[in-house]
Amino acid sequence: MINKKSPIPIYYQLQEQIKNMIEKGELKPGDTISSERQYAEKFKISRMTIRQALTKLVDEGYLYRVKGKGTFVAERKIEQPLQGLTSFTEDMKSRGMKPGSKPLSFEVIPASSSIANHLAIQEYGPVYEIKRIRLADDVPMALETTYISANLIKGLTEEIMINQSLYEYIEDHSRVKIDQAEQIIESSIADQMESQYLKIKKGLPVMLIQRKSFSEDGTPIEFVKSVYRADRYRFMIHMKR
Amino acid sequence: MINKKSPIPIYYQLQEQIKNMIEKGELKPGDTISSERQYAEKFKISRMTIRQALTKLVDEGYLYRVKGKGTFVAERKIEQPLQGLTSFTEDMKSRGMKPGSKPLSFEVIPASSSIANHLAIQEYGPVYEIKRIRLADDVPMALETTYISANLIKGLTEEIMINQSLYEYIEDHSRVKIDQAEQIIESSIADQMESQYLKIKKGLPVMLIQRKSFSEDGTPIEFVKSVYRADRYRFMIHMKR
DNA sequence: CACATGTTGTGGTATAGACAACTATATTTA
DNA sequence: TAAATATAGTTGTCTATACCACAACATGTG
Repeated sequence: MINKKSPIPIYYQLQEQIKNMIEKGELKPGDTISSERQYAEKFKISRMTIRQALTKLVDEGYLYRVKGKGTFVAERKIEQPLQGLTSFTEDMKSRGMKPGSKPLSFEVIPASSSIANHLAIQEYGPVYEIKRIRLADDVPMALETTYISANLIKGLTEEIMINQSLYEYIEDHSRVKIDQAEQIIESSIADQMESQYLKIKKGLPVMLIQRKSFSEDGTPIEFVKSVYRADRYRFMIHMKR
Repeated sequence: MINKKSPIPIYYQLQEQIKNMIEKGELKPGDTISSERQYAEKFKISRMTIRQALTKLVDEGYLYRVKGKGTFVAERKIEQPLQGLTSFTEDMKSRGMKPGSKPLSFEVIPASSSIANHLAIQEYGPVYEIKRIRLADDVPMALETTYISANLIKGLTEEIMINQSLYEYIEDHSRVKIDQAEQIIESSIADQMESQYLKIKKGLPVMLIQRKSFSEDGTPIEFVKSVYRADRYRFMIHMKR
């Protein structure tokens, strides 16, 4: 279970093991975990080292301690990636609607100066340009255009876009983790093309949403422009802390 | 400096002292703080106890450590209250505009069922209803109506509203700390009254923003309905982690 | 029976010391 | 001079121990 000779710190090994058990559901919210002294005994490790592992998990919200009683598994964190800035898919699910996506185009194009600027890459550098219609219960909800640097995320294909969450693909196939995002929301009026795709009348108000997502080190990962029909969509945000 | 006989834990005393020095500016970003052994020597405290204090501050983002070099004061956390959900005043300042406010009405009224529901109070319970025009560079930007339970925050007057930030007043005059918020943003069309106050043509698109703010324990504190003119306002959000 | 009192087990705080890993600087060596 | 080596100082990890405060349960006492 614990390898004392490993270069990986003991407290870290234990910490990850417990975290995994929680995430796999082997430990459920409300469960009591072994006491610090029991862990120390079981693994022949000093209690202070055990505490180092547990303290980290308490700080991260996986566990909570009660003096005199024990240490317990906390309620699962509902914390979505990006606290409240959910993907379209998750967003629609949480509203009780069936999310869908209809691809319009998938290309690798040279970055315009604006796109290059947003993604912090060289002008004319290769970027994926992905256009999609987003559906909720099969009704068009938004027109979405995504830009991602092709040098950063390689091997993206149209099929992946259809079958998998883009965020998942990025986290699985590269070392980057999307960690923060900037959004700009504004009201506008549907133009010819937009009204056509969204099946609304030209001139009706739409919500224009621009999202830029960044990795932990501040590198821009994706730049998304969406046009939502304002008559059917409300943008909801929940922010904590 | 450190009182070993105090019932307040030593690590906590040190932790708060360093935090204060950072917040007062006595320690500036980039500064090296004393090494762990120096603190231990100075206060005649075990190094492990010093580490307990510093580790907490590192986790909270006040400090960062570099192995072999020392422990440093981190860049100030730009973290606004509610990470990116700033008040109108702060919002406008950050856009380089002069924020202003023109009071329209200030009353204590019985809560309608909708308001009572939002604030989790009894129907017909007393609530402040505060209507204001929000100005940016003296140009009307939004029409804002705020509801706050009069039982929760007492002694609010119209003058306070004009001269002071509402958030500041609440945090100074009660034990509640605004900790999270829910916002709903939608597009709509200006009605007669709205167009009049905002000095735009009736029928032009506006952004309707509802904000509900909560304290740490989940009690709703305020409920705000704002109507922003869409031609001059863009809603920006920055979310971390 | 009801109440006080121990006893045991839990997390919370604190100590003193050890060695590892890393950085920077000074010193020695080729 | 340039490169290797030692040295001192830093944070990182870990141990073994001690005592405190709190919770739960058993036990004794009135």
